[in-house]
Amino acid sequence: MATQPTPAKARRIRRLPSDAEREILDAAEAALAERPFRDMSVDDLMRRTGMTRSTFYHYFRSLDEVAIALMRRVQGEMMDVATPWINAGHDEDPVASVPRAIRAVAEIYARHGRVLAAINDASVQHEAVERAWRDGILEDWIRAIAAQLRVQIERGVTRVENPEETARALLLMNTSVFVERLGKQDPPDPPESVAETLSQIWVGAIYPEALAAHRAS
Amino acid sequence: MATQPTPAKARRIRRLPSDAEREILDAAEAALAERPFRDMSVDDLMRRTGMTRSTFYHYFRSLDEVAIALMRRVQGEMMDVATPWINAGHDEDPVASVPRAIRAVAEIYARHGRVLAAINDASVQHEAVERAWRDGILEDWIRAIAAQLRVQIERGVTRVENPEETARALLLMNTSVFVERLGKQDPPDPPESVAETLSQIWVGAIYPEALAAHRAS
DNA sequence: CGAAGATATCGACGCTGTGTCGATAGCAGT
DNA sequence: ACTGCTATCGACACAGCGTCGATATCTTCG
Repeated sequence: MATQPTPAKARRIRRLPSDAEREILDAAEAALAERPFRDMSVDDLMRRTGMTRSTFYHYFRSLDEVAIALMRRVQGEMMDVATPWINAGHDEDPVASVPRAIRAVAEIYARHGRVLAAINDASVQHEAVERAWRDGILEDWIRAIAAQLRVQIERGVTRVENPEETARALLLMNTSVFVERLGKQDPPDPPESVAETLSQIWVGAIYPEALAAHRAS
Repeated sequence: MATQPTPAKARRIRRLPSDAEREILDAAEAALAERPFRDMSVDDLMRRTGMTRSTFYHYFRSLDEVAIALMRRVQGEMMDVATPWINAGHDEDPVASVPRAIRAVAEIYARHGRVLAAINDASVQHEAVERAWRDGILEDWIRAIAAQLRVQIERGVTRVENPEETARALLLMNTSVFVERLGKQDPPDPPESVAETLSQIWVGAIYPEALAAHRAS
């Protein structure tokens, strides 16, 4: 029964100093490359770093926060490659720039596929991640794309109805398809072919005449 | 320390006889109407039925199976309403039947939204559910729709390239949007407006000329 | 009608994973 | 050398899962 009041001989060894937070995030990426998010535990994660489980809680409140941190780590990169289309000037051919942006995003998924799939999973399993994704990132994208659509409507380049909802639907399509074909699947599809299919759907929805013309040729 | 070898006075009361399995599934539906799948526990679920937690395991191996059972319960209904388009005969206008099928499915999501969202969540959290959804139901749909697309290509009604991948992308779009707008959101969007947006995208991807003509008017 | 078997239900156990807490080792500044 | 500061640790309490053996009730059949 007697719990030793204080284990008098507890030999604690301090780890070499280093940026532990970053180390944990890296370990998380490594872990997610091997197994899906649902199979990752704090214990599992920390064993990779050589630190103990409790140390984890010094840096993160829970696995949610790790997922959110990873999310932000990739998010910037995504926006960057897509802005060429989002900010397309008057001189740019809007029909051609859609496939280019989609291809660029597909490339990123092809490289970070597992992590991005994991983030997606995490957003289902933890409310905090879900909010960060939906209300943070996703809504930003929708706004940006809807805005660009409205500009193009003004200019008579397209006649999409309901830019907001169209943008949302197309974006959700992209992430679902990317996660499925470039994140969870082994081996993943070639990103160009995935991008090609998605591009046709975007073009069909936004510039139907262009898609009709393209297919007629 | 001594665990009483057998609690001599354990008064066990048998529940009134009834179809327990169905009762559990109903309780699950009820629970999911209130909170997302991730917050449902066996304990929580069984307390609603008046039975104890261990009884659950007499009927199901885990919560996965409950999710799969619920999935099958709704799946039939979905296929039914969509077959009019999938089996569209020569006489039917293919362009008009797409929106009709989508509207019908949207109605189902509007009614069973919470449960369908829960199934979606479960498929992320449990491998078994994921397989049942992806390899079972989703692939069936893709095959059915791709087949119909191929028939229409033969007949020269459409020129879609890569029917399989197009079908997959459009389907994933629909489920994502339905889950988001009719399942998780409170209050949900009006199903007709969600269906309208999705329909335009489908038509744009499959019959771009029709969408162009529609918008020109 | 009463014994024998089947089965639905139960309480208790052991396990895994989470998050918290108080203790402390080693560093940084004085 | 003294005094914090903080990163790290081991131990704990708790929640949820899945299993097991016991048993109350129902069914069947002699």
